[in-house]
Amino acid sequence: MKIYNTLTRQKEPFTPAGEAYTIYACGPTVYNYIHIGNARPLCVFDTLRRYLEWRGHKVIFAQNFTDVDDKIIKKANEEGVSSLEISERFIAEYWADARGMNVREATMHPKVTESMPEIIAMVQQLIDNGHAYASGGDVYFSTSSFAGYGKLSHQPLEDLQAGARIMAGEQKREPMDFALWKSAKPGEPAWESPWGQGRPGWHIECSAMTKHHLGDTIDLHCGGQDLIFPHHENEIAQSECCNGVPFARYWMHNGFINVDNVKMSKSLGNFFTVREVADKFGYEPIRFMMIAAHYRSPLNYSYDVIEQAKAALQRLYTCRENLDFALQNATDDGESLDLSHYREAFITAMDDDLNTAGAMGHLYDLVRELNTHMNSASKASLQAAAELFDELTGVLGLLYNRKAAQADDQVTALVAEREQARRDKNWARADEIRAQLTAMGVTIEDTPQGTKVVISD
RNA sequence: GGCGCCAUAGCCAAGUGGUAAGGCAGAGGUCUGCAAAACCUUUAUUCCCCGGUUCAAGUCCGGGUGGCGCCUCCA
Repeated sequence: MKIYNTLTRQKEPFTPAGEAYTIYACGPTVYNYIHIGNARPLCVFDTLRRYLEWRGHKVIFAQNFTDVDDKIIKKANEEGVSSLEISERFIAEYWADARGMNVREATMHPKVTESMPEIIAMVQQLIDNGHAYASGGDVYFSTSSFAGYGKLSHQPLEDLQAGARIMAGEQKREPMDFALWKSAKPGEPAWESPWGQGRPGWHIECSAMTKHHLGDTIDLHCGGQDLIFPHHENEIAQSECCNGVPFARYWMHNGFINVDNVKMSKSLGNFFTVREVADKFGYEPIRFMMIAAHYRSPLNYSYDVIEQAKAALQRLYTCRENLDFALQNATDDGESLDLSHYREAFITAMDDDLNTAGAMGHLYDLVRELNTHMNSASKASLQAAAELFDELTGVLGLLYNRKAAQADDQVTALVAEREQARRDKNWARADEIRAQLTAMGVTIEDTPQGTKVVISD
């Protein structure tokens, strides 16, 4: 497949250097529920991973939890609890949301608190080879020591410097230098280091975890566009100065979620957590929304968009249900369907920089063809269709809430009684039973092939 | 100021220079006791505007207009 590489600003063939794709995604800082902006990279890169694996590749996927951070400390102080309690709470909440959106667990989820030896070793290495300096209990990276600084954001160091300044309490030499290690302040979690008690700066954790878990050069590093500078730029600087080899071969960055065409942010108050959206609309429409547009485009969140996602999803569910229903009556001598071109088209779209929106278009083309031939196709064709349908929706991570519930005796009896009432043209009784079943969460549809029963919870 | 992105129907959205996918919503029809679902037809002579290149441009080039992002914590 081809992906758009932020480093080169063009689409490039995406191949692994070794046997498996090594991928690192920047994970959340766990100080609160994740918001729908966080959900986008989760869904997008989970889809990338599913796709690569579906195509037969091995993928080693690492995603960190930032569990040492100013915002966590602030929250902990507000609540009068430990930072650890905050981070553990919101890691648990993260899992609830991730599961809800059908985002698979990564191969590993390293945490900062569990990576201190690697982080300290890396900082020490950078000091030893002249790219970092200790200063008053802090350690800073010297940006001017790295000629490649700015290559990801495509900005020369001088231009980046425009807005930079040295904040009070910082001990750095140059405005663009950034902290690798911060000396401990009272009331903050701290770890022992060669430079005294302290904690890591934000950027070093990703470099250290990547090196430790995936190696010196990884295939792909991904995250949101706002991480390009300074976070990813700094990761490159740290890792390449430490390891002496390129850090990541490819970089992918997803676009933002906007609200009223403006980037979602806390300061503007146009902020939605995954949890609150899921409570209103369910988790699955969120995932659908995330992959219904190309991952690099901005995506405007609104009531209409999420409602449309729900309705679009329903078409997929109905098709899949009808497939199961049709299979009950299908015979061997029905029409045979050739569906291979849908798979090919789907792959072509996904191969083109993860064009999930285009791929979805082909999925819906498949839906139309299946709907058209639902009652005339052979059993073998329908079985193959169901398999293909499940494969493609599975790659996109959709339709995971589908439950093939079986009708219990009570439902079966009611359906049978209603059938008899219909034969007797006792419409009042038939409708009464249908209402009763609806109240039980059982949907009844009369078709020429019999009564279709759908059980939801 | 530096570096970028975006503009396709009422809404969402794809689109490799070759004659506008798909979804949602709407209208008409078929089927149907009703309902639901599905199917068929229909909804952009046109892709923000103006030039240019080309046999051919939504797609390439130039210039506008409008919107947004990064350069400071941020997915």
